[in-house]
Amino acid sequence: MTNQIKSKDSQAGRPSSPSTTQTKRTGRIRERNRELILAAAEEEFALHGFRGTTVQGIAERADLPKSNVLYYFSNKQRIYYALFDDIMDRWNAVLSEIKPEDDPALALANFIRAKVEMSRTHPLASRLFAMEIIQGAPLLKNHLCIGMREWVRGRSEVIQQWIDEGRMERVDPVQLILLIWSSTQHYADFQAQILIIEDKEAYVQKDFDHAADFLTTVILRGCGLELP
Amino acid sequence: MTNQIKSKDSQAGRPSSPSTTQTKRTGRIRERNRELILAAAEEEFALHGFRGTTVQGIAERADLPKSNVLYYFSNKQRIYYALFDDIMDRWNAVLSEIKPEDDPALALANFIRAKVEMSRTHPLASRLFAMEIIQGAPLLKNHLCIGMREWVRGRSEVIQQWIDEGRMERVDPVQLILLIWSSTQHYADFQAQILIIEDKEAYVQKDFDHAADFLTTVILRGCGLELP
DNA sequence: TAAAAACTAGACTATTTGGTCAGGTAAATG
DNA sequence: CATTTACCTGACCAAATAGTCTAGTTTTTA
Repeated sequence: MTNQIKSKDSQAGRPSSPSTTQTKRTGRIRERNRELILAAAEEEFALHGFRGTTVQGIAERADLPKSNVLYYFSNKQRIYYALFDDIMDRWNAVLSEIKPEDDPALALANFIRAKVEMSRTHPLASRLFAMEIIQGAPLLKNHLCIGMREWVRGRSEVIQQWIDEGRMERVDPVQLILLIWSSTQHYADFQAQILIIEDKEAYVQKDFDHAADFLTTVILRGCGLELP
Repeated sequence: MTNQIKSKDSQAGRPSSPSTTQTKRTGRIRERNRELILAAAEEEFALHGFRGTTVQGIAERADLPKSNVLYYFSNKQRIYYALFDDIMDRWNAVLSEIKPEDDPALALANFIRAKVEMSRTHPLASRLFAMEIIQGAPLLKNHLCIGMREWVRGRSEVIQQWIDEGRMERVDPVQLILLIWSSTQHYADFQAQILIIEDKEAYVQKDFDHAADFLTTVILRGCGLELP
């Protein structure tokens, strides 16, 4: 229940790790099973939250005996943490830098597209993250969000600079980031609701394109911007 | 696990209800305890989801013995349903009508304000709702969302009419509703994250005003609208 | 190929879970 | 004031839970 998160029960967890990271032949089984378990866990946690998820449920979805799951991850929390490690890695990879000399319209448009794309490719991760935050981020408060504060500050400074240079309308940069955040994330998180509203069975690629187009248009125009 | 939802274990649940709704003196205790339990349950469910919440936990938060909780609500699902009954009632009360002859800018601004206000006054309800949807709305799919489909269709028809009359930019009305929805809801649902980003302990009234102002400005301008 | 390391998995345990029940007390009512 | 009705609650139960342990099987390595 503390703030340690890089515990990585992963690469070299239980077994007496032989010297360094030797992923030659050893650990192939390990790798495969870890993937299986994490994939199953992602679904279970996104479906039932941390407390509502059972190790048994994860095991069944991964088609492994429970004891085997607990052989790879010594307890439920470790699985949860490992998931967020992966998610944050992916996250950091996607959140590209923006620089003061960039074109504001292009930069924001790219950001919106990247986030919508993320909703498309990793909806479970998005929901998992959302659930954790809604529940007050009891497990990740320190670790996860402090990094995010820095991240938001960095971007909003750039945006503020654009504003000061008269390259876009005067809007609160932090609010703008939150707006992009929430509106893009929504397609993953509230999928169930959107599908029902639009009377569909599942999303198709076109839906995401349409959403990204809409958001880009409205938000850019809302900031007094236009795509070149 | 079916689609019944108006089960209302409430007003006259277990005890052989005497004739009609006689809330003279009888049922005062009942009323009070129901409120206690529902308030506690709202917090527990919003914190842990349906499966993660325990009746014991609700009981403790309500400061009642578990058996007493189960005296008023015969099981966990009933409590959950009762909560959503209340939420949907409130919801329906807030979602005011919009008419083709209204001013688009004013109507949308009012809508945004009403939704931000809802995030302020009923954050737990918002989170509860969000969790249910994220998890795929297993319990409410039919009931809750079909009504919502009608609601969205009604509004989007009006918006479309505004567009056809050239009173605002051509934007997808359904997407617009989703945008307003997500961006306003976000303040309640992701409170934990926002507070950390903004380095605050709690929201104050000004924060909501500021958010509402921002969203109104950007979204209206994004639709080519201006407040009169 | 033999010893060591990594993996598999059933049996087991202590605790927690949702929910019942029976025997009570307090409150309304005739 | 008596009796019916509403309310309260501890004791109880079967099922599920997180996690351990041990005994075995496969894989790697020397």
